[in-house]
Amino acid sequence: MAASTAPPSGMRDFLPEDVRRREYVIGIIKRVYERYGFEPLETPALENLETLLGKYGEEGDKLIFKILKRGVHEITGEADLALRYDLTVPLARVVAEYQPPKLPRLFKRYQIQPVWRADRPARGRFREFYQCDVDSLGSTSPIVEAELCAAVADAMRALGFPDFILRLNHRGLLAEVLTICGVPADRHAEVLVILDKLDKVGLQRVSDEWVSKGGVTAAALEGLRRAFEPLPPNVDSWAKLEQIGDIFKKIGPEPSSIETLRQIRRLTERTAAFDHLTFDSSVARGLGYYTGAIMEVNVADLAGSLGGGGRYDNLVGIFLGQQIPACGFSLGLERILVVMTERGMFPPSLATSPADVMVATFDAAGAGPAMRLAGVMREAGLRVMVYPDPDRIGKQIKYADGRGIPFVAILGEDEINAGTVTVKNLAAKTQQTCRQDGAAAAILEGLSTRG
RNA sequence: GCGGAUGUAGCUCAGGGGUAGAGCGCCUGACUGUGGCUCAGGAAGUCGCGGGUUCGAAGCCCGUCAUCCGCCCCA
Repeated sequence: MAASTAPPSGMRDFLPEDVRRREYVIGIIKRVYERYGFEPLETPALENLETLLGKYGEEGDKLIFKILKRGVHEITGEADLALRYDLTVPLARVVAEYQPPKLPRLFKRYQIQPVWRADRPARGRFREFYQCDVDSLGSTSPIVEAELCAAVADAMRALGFPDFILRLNHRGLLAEVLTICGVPADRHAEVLVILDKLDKVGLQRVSDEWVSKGGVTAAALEGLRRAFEPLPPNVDSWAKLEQIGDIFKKIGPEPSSIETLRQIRRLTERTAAFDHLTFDSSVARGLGYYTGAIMEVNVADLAGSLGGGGRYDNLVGIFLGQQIPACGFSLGLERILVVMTERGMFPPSLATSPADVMVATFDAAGAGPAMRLAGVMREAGLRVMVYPDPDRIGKQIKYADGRGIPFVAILGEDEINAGTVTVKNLAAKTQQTCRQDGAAAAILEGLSTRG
């Protein structure tokens, strides 16, 4: 059998049209993050395996792509390197590795790079995919959370999403709720993983799984169902937070996590995030390293989230020995692209033509003048390609038309002798012969009136 | 990891034991300095791969791989 030319399963080639769409989205996100004072960072595709192991929970470890050691270990299967699984753990490593003045005491960075997971591919899920991360390190202030929410909301709006929701919750609050419901601490992780599916499968199935897989007792289940039942449509989610607070106050002090969530909300009041921010007791997040506020961004027409994040105050400490508080958010580029493509959210100006004008010639004698004319038009700001072969002129025009190139500049013997060029407008089916130094202006004029 | 479907020309797909097909695309010409329309012609497939049944397999049987859709998990 001929070797398959398809890329590896779950990975993709990005053809020119794909790249333009991706760069459009990435450009918008970068510009928004820069406006908030985040700085760019890039890290290697590979990390030492030890750096990654144990940071993502039990499931996470299995999904890490491992790289075999060279030499005899290719037979034993021993691995020492791995493809990065996310951008957060490499960030924590970087922050542990470089201290001031190489990195500031308060470090705000964004990072848009691919990550790899040995997952089963599905719609909107790949084995190689881009994340757009933004994180703040060095402060425990809820201003950090509020600013991240604002930046993410700003980015979403700049991309053209009017309808997303930012769901906010707190790992500390979840732990307290589970505890007063009588779920033992060593069961928390399992119960939370099941809870995370609530908006997809509903309370009944979550309850069933809590009992069958989470080992939740009948007594505990009663409390859990009350704490996590979905809100009726027009109930204010923040009233639910107060409700939970009231329950705690009956039996003791209110957990500090509740006040933290209130503060985050208040701090977003004058930001792009406020109208989108809801409290949702069922947001749990799969990753193991979160310690405080957690959040997710969702739209109605995509099961699963467009992105998520939270506070992880202990992760840097694992590498450094000394705690550095941190909080971040990750937008999933692929999922954003899926939804934007389905909704037709890309501007027409992304239309895929490789050039504004193609220079067509008849024979080798035209090559020099064609190159010279192309150069002049490029200096005028046009995107210009020179058709390289002496094909029939009809074939050349057909090529330009097929590629969506709007103008063809024809340089034949007559034009070369007269110092002119025939500029053909393919869409309008018109053409005019003008002086070569006037061609660029004529084309720019034609482009601007095309809309 | 489990269930279901599909693999035939570059693309979309028909054909269900007896010479490998269509539409679109591509190439050539009618039209040797002008694209979309028309007409005439042309190239192109070890029918996913391996084995079996048969005088004969793209088709039937077994295996295998790949892709897609559900379940599960995540960005």
